[in-house]
Amino acid sequence: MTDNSKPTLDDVARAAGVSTATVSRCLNSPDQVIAPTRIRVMQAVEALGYTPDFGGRALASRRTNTVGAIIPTMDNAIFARGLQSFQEALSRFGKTLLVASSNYDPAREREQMEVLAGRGADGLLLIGSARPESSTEYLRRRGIPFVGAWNLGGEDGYFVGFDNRAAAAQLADMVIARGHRRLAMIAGISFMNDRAADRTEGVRSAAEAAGIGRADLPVIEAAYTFEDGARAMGELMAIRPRPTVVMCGNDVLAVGAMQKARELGLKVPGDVSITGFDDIDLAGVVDPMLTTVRVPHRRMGQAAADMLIKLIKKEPVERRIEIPTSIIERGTLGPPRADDEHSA
Amino acid sequence: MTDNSKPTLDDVARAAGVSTATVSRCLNSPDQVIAPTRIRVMQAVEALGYTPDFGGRALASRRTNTVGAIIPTMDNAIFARGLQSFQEALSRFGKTLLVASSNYDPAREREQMEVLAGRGADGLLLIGSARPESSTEYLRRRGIPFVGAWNLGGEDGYFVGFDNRAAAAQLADMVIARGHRRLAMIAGISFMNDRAADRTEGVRSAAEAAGIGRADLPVIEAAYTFEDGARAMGELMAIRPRPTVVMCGNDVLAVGAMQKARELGLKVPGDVSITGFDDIDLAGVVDPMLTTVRVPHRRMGQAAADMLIKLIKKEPVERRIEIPTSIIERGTLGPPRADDEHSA
DNA sequence: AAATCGAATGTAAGCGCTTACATTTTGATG
DNA sequence: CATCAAAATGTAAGCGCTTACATTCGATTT
Repeated sequence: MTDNSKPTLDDVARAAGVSTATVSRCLNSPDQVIAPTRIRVMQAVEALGYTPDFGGRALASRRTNTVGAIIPTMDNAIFARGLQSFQEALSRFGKTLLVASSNYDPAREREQMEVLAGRGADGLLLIGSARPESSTEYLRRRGIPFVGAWNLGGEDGYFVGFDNRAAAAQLADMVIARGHRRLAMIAGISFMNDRAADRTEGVRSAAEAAGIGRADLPVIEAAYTFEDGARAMGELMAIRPRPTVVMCGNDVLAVGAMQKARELGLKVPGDVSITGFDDIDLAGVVDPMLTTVRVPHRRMGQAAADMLIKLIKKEPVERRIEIPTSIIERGTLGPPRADDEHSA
Repeated sequence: MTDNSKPTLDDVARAAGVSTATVSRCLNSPDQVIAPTRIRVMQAVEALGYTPDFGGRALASRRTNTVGAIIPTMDNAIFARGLQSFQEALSRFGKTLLVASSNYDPAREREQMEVLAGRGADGLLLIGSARPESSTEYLRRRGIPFVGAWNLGGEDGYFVGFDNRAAAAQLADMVIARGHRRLAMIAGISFMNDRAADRTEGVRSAAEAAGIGRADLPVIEAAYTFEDGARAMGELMAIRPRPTVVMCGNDVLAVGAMQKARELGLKVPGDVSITGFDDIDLAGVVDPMLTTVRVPHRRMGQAAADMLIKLIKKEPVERRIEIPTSIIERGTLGPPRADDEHSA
């Protein structure tokens, strides 16, 4: 009852009066064992509270049925959501997911790669494609397949994601079509974050195409928190002439900006319009509701799992799957104020 | 360069011209190895892209430096936050955290216990104390220490948390002091969730103490989503006479309720007051800001890590650490409407 | 009843690593 | 320079498991 140490296969075998091989078979391919024996073994397992040791199993079988994911942060609802479906899809294939976070730091991402590799991950889910060559080289050397998600990557590698640049540009086009000429942007930190960089680029290119000068598109980078969004908004609203719309790198920043606008006594969208990106739950909760870009996280997680599984099985896969995004028009985007419109 | 399979200790040893023992020592206690040798070994490690195999290591050393956490869901910001600091605190002790989720299902929680035990977790963080005896018995049998967080548990076991009941009661007292007599509650699903149950109980007892009848405290249980909160709010607002305040089991439900109120054309707190619980970021973002109970997640995560580490080291520990909560008064709680007040 | 064969079970060799113990090397000392 | 303890390194025995191969056992066929 209170043996201090955990039972092993041997203990079970002894208790059931069979060999360890038979116990192992009961656990892994029960139909190879005749019923009476199997029952005896299972009772022993139950009685001893035996759980197979993963390490031993992995070592002997050279399989782990584990895949890893390294995400920048757990703090962002969008990753949580996508990961959830990734996880669900994986478990349908009997795979376990190990999650690690990099905190947007490439060195830490690399560390986590090693940890997950050491734990026997058969494949890895990574976010985006901005990372040192040495990191991907490491994975390749160890023969660990990986897929990038949340964007579409470069020439090589496997990706399930969407075109951040195009989606941002499309939203910017709509903003401009509403009559805005003095835009501003609160972007995510672009260092080693291709999603943030692409979104900024998208807005910039749309602005440029519309003949809007660099000076009429101030961009401030901010960490993905309400506070930083609010702070950036403060700076932007101090600019004269004031931007008529603030496009944000994601919804969290946008909500921070809305908060700041309220604080400053600016009506949204009356005095200033705001847009987000991601369409997390939050976007539907604020008042007015946020105009944003919807990213189908669940579908992305699912597709990423399928792709990774195929890669692990060495089945043929297409190199990149593009998930379509859509613009969700809600309350925070309006036309510029009449006096603003003509002062442009 | 492109050997198909991952390098082992043996490969490194051969490459460096030393024994496996020396390589192992280089990795685990470098100061036992003289500098020139160590450098040679490290170069080989680097050149081969070697990462130690966790399974082998765990097997041989009978240590994993891993602790596990089983949380109900990753989808709730509050757990994410607490876990983050738990993780940080652990890594200061060189421990790795493995996270699993139970989806509020005791059977699944038990499964995950076995998975984590199989992976060699030295200790476990669990949420709350409501679970079948057989689950805790399993852990005890295997000698895996565990601490419950987010509440204070029963007679035995180790806990780091707060008194959900008392905190809820305190908030209810304040609500009643403001003049409300017709309360309502949107509670979390109480099945196998002591936090939800305790919060409901707290409100009930405060109401009872104030002489408020059961009929003047309708309670609807709802899953922790905006939608379910909104749905419950819809039902509560159909009651006549209408409750003047809706106390919610957490902030997510409260925000859902606020959304619904807006939809119904009810002013908060003018027509109906709303309170939350947890004080997640969201609470400061809605308009008006949410009156809620602040739970110091970070401190709790930290304290839980300390306790678990001590338990693992078999150092003496106090059985329960209570983390104080506080009430955050913001905009969603006002007095009842004048006409309501006198109709009670 | 002997021969045959497939199903059930057992035997034992590792999987990659750590570590107690044995051996060699080093450098200080007489 | 021989001596010897301490430091550095090597040897080899497992850790708990899977699995190829060997063995045993019954049932079926002749």
